[in-house]
Amino acid sequence: AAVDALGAADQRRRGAIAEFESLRGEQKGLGKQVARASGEEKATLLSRTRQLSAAVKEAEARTQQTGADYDRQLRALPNLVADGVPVGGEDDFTVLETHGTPRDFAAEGFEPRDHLGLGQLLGAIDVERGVKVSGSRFYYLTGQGAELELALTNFAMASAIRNGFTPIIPPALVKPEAMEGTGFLGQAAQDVYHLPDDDLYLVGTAEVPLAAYHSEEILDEAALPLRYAGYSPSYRREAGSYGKDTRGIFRVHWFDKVEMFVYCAPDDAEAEHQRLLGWEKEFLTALELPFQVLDVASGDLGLSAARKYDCYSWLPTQHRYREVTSTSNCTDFQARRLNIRARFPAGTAPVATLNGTLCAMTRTILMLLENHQQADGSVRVPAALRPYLGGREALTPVR
RNA sequence: GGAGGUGUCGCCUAGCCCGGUUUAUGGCGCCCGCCUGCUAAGCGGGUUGAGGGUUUAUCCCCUCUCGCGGGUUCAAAUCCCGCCACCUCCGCCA
Repeated sequence: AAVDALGAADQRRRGAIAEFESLRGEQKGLGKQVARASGEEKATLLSRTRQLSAAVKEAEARTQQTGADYDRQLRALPNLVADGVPVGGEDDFTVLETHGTPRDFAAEGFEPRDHLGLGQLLGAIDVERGVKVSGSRFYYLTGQGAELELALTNFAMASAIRNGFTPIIPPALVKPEAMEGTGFLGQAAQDVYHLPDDDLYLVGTAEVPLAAYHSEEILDEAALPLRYAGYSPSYRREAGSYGKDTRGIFRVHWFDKVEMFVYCAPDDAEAEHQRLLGWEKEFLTALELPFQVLDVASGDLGLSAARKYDCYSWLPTQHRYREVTSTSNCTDFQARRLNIRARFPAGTAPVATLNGTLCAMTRTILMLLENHQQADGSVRVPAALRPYLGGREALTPVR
């Protein structure tokens, strides 16, 4: 029904444009005659152009009205779900792959501590003072915790650069157009921080400034795919998640993240999505975390994604897999809204945009702590991360 | 935050005071051709971008486009208002 209404709105819009163009053409022609004419002839012409002017204004108003109408209806529609996506809600995902094996702590003879307990032992996470200073769902990373985030950041960025990404440090405050264009002011709007005095939004992910980076641009097809790795803070109000994941730093109002973002030809989007997933898997494997790959169900895709793969890592103290990364193929949904096109042989057309988490700091940190903990409360550093921690093989308790 | 200035088709630039033969001037660059042992120079032509129509190989037609958005007017690059960006100076500041 919405699509039919959209078609009708498009017809009205096109009709109004055609009428306006024809009237305007006539007016321009007469205008030239007026400029040349004089005396009585000029007076006659002027009276005609006066009438025409009113008609042109009316037609122009109708063009704007029908155009805005069409645009509003179009933007309310979510992206089309890709073929093969499992149908259903949040719990109807399909598990595509399982990598690694969760540790058997019982066999090792000790009860695993949760990430908050480990964080306190290591002097790495200070939630109490986070709450004191900023409120619930805020934290300080201290000492080895801060070092760990810096190491993860550098490791993630180095990996991305090696894979051909251009590193970017983008602004974390953006104008409404950037937020709207990426699809975050729709059903996700209640989860977004807004600064009313300046009409700026705090981004929930670097996806926003990275997508808006090329807004209103026409890209060179030969330059595609354009791959960017953005490092930025992410701010989320987490409205409607009261009482959910309240312990530790699993669900917080702010965290830092290295995000991959790609602009590519629409025909290449599906293959690129697999590549993004591949880099995510590679990263989690390098961190020696057991994880699963989920094909997210249609009802859980959000406004902009046509398909979404989540990676869920094993969280020992919860005895289940929890989300650590997510990659979405947004096809041309964001590109249309942000007016990002490329010159293709068949003409200029919107590109496809895709995004994928490379490393969300807080969740990665808590996964590392829980999965690599030792009986004495120390935490083994996976080999791939050691170069970024001065060669250290373990984080050790400070008390 | 305050005062002043600037914004023109890749780059530079004329036009704005005084609205209409402006289809936005000229130069540079770029493209095509001529000339020429080769190259350069010289000569001739082309060159804002976007959307749509028609063809779909080219061509052709229409609309929009002088930072953005309004307004005045029969008619706006040109007059008026608002906004944005940049520059200079002052203030403040990691």
